[in-house]
Parts: sequence; C-alpha cells; structure tokens
Amino acid sequence: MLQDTIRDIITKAVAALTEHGAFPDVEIPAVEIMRPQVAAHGDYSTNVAMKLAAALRSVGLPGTPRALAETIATEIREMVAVVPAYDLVTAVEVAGPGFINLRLGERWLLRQTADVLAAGAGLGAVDVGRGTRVNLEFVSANPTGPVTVANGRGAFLGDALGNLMHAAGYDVTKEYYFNDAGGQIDQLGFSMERYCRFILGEPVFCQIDDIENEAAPEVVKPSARFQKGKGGGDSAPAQTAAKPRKPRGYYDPYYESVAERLLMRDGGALLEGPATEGGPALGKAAADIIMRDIQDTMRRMNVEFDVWFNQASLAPSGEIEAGIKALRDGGYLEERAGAVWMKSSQLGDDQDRVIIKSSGEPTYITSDIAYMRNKFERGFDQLIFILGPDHHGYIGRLKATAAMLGHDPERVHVLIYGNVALKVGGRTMRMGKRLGNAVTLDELDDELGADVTRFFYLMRANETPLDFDLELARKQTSDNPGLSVQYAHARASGVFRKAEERGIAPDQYAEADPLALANDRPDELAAELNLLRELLRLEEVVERAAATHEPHLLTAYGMALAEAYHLFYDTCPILKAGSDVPRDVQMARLRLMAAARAGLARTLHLLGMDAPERMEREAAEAVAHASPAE
RNA sequence: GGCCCUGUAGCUCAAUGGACAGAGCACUGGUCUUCUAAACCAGCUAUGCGGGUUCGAUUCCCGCCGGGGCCGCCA
Repeated sequence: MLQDTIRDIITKAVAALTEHGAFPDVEIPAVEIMRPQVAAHGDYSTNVAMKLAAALRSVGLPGTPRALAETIATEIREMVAVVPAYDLVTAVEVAGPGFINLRLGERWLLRQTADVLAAGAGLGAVDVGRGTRVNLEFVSANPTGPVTVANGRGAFLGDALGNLMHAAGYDVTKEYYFNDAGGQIDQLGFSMERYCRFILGEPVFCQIDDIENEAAPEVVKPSARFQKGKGGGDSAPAQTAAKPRKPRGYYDPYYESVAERLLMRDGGALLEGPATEGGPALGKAAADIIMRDIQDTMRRMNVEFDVWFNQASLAPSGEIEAGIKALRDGGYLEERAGAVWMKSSQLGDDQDRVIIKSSGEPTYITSDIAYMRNKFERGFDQLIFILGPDHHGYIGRLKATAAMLGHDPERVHVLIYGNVALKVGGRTMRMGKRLGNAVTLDELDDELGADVTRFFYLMRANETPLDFDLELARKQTSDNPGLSVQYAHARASGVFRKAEERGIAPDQYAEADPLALANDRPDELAAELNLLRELLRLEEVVERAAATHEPHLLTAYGMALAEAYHLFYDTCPILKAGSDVPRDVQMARLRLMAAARAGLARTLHLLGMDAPERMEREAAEAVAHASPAE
C-alpha cells in the first residue's frame, strides 16, 4: 500500500537518525501518517517531530518540534533521492507547528495509470484481513412480515460491508437468520386463520371487535375488505400518547395476500386439521411464504446472502440442548423461582436472563445460544451482527454468550445502526410494524429503484439517524449524488464509444505514454493529477471502511472520485470537436480515462450498485418539466 | 432511575487527536452550434453551554441543557 511505503520512509529516516545519535536516548514515538485536508500541505503528513519533542520535554531535554522536523526532513530528502523504491516522494517540507509534509511526484503519479489499469477488478484490494473468517449477519427480520424501510437499513449496510471486507482480504459469509419459531409464528397463524376463514366466506367479522378490544384502533388497520360492514370510515389517527397494547396476530392487507396464497397452495387443508387451534401449522406455512417474499425483496435490492439460516432447524438437530449443556458445564446456569437463568451479568451483560421458563419452555435465548455456538463450530474467527437501534441491549448479552461458550468476546462485533424515519410533507413520521404505518423496502424500490435507495442509505454514518425524505428523493432523482457517480461512469463509457466510432481501437492507447501529459496546461495537469490521487486513495478507503465497519466512507469516496472525474472530463478534452489535442496527449488521456472508468466501476460494485454504460436523460427532463420554475 | 446513540452551514449529513471544519441540497451569479450541462466555475452561512487532558479538541474525559432509543419467564 502507498500509505505503508510512506510510513516506511519516515520510520526508516527516524531510525537512521536515532542510530547515528541524532536524538538523545528517549523512546521514539510511533509514526502516524495523516492525509492533510488542505492540498497545500501535500499528500501525506506526519506529526512525529511534535511527538518526539514532547517525549524529550517530558525527560527535561531540549528540542523544538520545528528543529526536529527539519532534521528528519533532511534525512528523508536524502533517502528519497538515493533509494529507487522511494522515488514516489519529490518534496518534503516542514510546516506549521512541526508537521513534515510529503508530496507525491507528478511524473510518478502519471505513471500510476498503468498500475490502476493492471489492478482491474481487484483495484483497491488490500490484505489486512489475511483470510480471517468472518460471519456477517444482517437484516434477520422476522418472517412475520415484509422487510421495512427501517430494518432494510441493515440490508445495505451488511451487503456493502461484506463487499468491503472481502476486498480487504477477509473471508466473509453473509448470513440471514430467520426467527421462524416461537410464539410470534403462532400469532401469525392465529391471524392467518382469521384471514383464511374470511376469504372462504366464513363469518368472522365479529372478531374484528376482538381485535379492537386488544389494541388501540390506530394500531390495527385491517384492509378495507376486512373492515367492510364496520362503517367506521377513515378517522384521523388519534394523537394518543398511551402505548398501545400489542394486538394478537398481524393485520394489514399484506397478510390478506399471504392468506390468499396459503389457500391456493394448501387448499385450506390446514384449516381442518386438529392442530390448527392457535394456528402453529398455519403460522409455519405462512412464514415459509413470507420468507420467500423477503428473499425476493433482497434479490430486488441486489442484497446477496450466502446462508439463510432457520431458527427452526436448531431444535431438531439437538443444538439447543447442546448449547444449554455447554452453559451448564461452564457453571453459568442457575435455577431461580422454577426457571433456569444464565448468569450473564458476571460477563458484562446488564442482567441475568431466563433461558428456560418455569413452564419448562425454552426462551428464544436458547436458540440464540445454539445459533452462536453453531457459528463458532463452523470455524468463524469473527462474528459481526448488524442490528437495529432498539437492540443495543444485545451487545452485552451476545458478548457474554460468546464468553460462556468459551470464546473471546472480542470476536463478537455488534454494529447498531441509527433510526430510520420517513419524511412526508415536511413532517418526519416514526414508523413501525406495530404502529401500522410501516413502509416496505419494496415500496421504496418501486419509487426510487434499488441503486438510488442504496446510495441514500449508505450516505450516512451507521449510527446517524436517517431521515428518508421520500418526496425529495423522488423529485430530485437527477440531483442524487449516487446517480452522479453512475453518470460519471456512463460519461466515460460514452467517450470510449465515440473513440471506437472514430476508429480508435483500445490497443492504440493501451500502451500510451502517460508522461505525455506532463506538459499539459497547469489547470489540465492539475485535474489529471487530482484524478490519479483519488484513484490511488481507494485502497486506503477500503482498508479503513472495512476496519471500522463504516461503508459510508465509500459513498463519500465515490462522490469525491466522481467529482474529480467530472472536473477532468470538463477540463481535458480528448475527442471534443474543436479541441486541438496532440495525438500523444489524446492517447494518454484515453488511457487515464480508462483507469478512471475502472475506478468508478469498482467503487460502484463495492457499494453494490450497477455501473451503467449509458444513462438516459429523459428522467431528468421529465422532472424539469414536472416542476417548472415559478 | 440505569444504560446506549446523538447535538456541526437555512436543510440533510462528513471530518483516523492536527494546520484554514468539508460535501450534497437550497439560494445568487456565470459556463452548452463542442467527448452526455444528470456536468463545471464563483459566492453565502456552522462545531448546544461550561470545565478538564494536550504543543493542538468537532473528536477524548466530567458536568449541564436539548433530541432519539432500550431496560419482559415476548421473539
């Protein structure tokens, strides 16, 4: 990595000086490399002289940061002049309170065009992961309803993070855990039975009253069909402050469609079995349908999973028992008031947890234990959980569970993302399945398309709340920065189409000498070098985004790369009519543009987006016509 | 009450303890007979409050104020 070479140079220079006794005998601080925010400060910067000065001062020795910086800078200058591998640095300056700033050479930068192109689809790949086996679990929404805008955030975060970690050298398995067991499935069955009987024409209307007795009216919104005969009409949502009680079952037009499919598939046979009271069989069958819906949604959003894991598979395989036994053998279980508790609080959890109720039934926690044990047994070195904002209490419990299973809790990483709210008509509304106003990911996809939706989600830092302004996103599609990145790629593709029309074949510029650009006008050269700097930065972005689990760094990079590309495009003509570009410059720019296009494509693919060859402009015009300036 | 996240430009958000706090949108001007103007250029405005650590704090620590969330023998 470029950054490693820079670090190497500085470290070696300091070490050489220390060896020659240039510094008194103090502990040499670790070298930190920074990317200055201001271009005038060079490409890389280090504060090692200031750290060294502080170390000297602490033992009563003299030495100002700037003087030390000058000494180190002189050594670096000598090294880069002599060592061929260090020829990338051409300028070393001391600035400010004692920074040492390094600048990459223009000719060296221009030559990197070849490296970027040679990297191809592996551009930006690094190997900090060294094959570490990572299990990345995300979404894991319950199969009791469609994926919503809220829990959909995990889908994009997980998918993009998986891509990033893969590029950073990790062996990543992306996994979805279906909670297709337990009381919620029985509840699903309960409402399925009602819907099925309703569809079959059985008199179940009276049961609406049951529902409404169980929850505040605004919580339950049965479909219009289900509601007919009530004559209630649509009353304005009450401004209730009271927390509504959870209704038994799930009611919303979506569930009616599930019931319809259930009936088509099983012909209502499940309704007649003796075991339908409470609806476990119906619930399981409905969950199967919903799971397929969720998988369809994920496919539509281009979110890929390697493993779809079913909670229901754990009990038959004996893994639940094995998990409980593992905790018991570890001495972590205790009986209290007829229930079995795990003593997780001694391992950092907020509290102890019941794992077997006094009724003898296991809680869902036993499944979680068995599932984590299953993951470790599959040989994963790291487990990453991407969870919604209401799950922060899981962090301690999951880590404690790992510890109780005999693993280092540091191998468990829990990433909690921020709340998602929809902005409609300038008002932000909270959503939730239980508030009955959840917007699904499919609906968002219909409105905006998978790529725009994804970019919008990935622009924010994980923990930042996401206010999804649907109207703005819909109306301003053409201004969406994500599309700007795709447009940059499409624009580059257009140039190559044009080149082909002019009879310029790829092999004519494949070997072009990039140094032909060294004599360009200053503004042209600046745009070209700026573009190369951005392209070379991708590996640093990949490394950091993977290490910190922050895919939004890549979207920010994508915008910066697109901006650098657009500036290059506008400043440096190649085939533009009326431009008088020498042949060798033309070829070198085509080669550079090929590198830029590769970088844009790679960035888009890492984000999980398409890199389009062309983009139509109708959409933008339609928007312009739809909202004429007043 | 305990715990988690959060407060940066008019709005939505960035900023591995660094130098002059950046983008996008919005707004105001300028660039198309030209490789796609879905672009480019110029301009405007910000770290909630008070302490502390540090050569240096948006970042780390403490307190206050404000916003969101979680604290079941539900899953």
